[in-house]
Amino acid sequence: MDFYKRAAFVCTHIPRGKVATYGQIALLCGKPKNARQVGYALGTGKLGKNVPAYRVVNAKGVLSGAAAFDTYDMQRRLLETEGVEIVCTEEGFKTDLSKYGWKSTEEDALRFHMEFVWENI
DNA sequence: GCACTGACGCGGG
DNA sequence: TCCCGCGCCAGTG
Repeated sequence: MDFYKRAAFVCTHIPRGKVATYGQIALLCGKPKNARQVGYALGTGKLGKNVPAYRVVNAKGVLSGAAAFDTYDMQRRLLETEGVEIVCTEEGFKTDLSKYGWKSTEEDALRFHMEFVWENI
């Protein structure tokens, strides 16, 4: 499925110091309903190793905490290194999407689509 | 081919 | 505003 290729492509283009949501990635891939597949792909590592999966959180801004990383706090440290503030809650580590959320637009989606097609000529 | 599962999201109560 | 329930769809057994 090229959906996964697109997901990988989008993830690698998440701006430094920002985080994106699963639904957002799915939307940028042209499949708004496939948020779960994004999480699945990231978890199983089907997107490749160089994909910054730690920049992807759920709609609430909470780090899923799934075992896609060597250690649990590794994801937190990586984000803090990029300047993303992490809050400790009962649900787990949380980010402020209003501050660090990646604001993508339809224009961005179109640009990503074009770049993706260009890469796969 | 069927049924269950999951790093999710949204709408109704 | 918070919580619960349903919808979604590719992978896997």
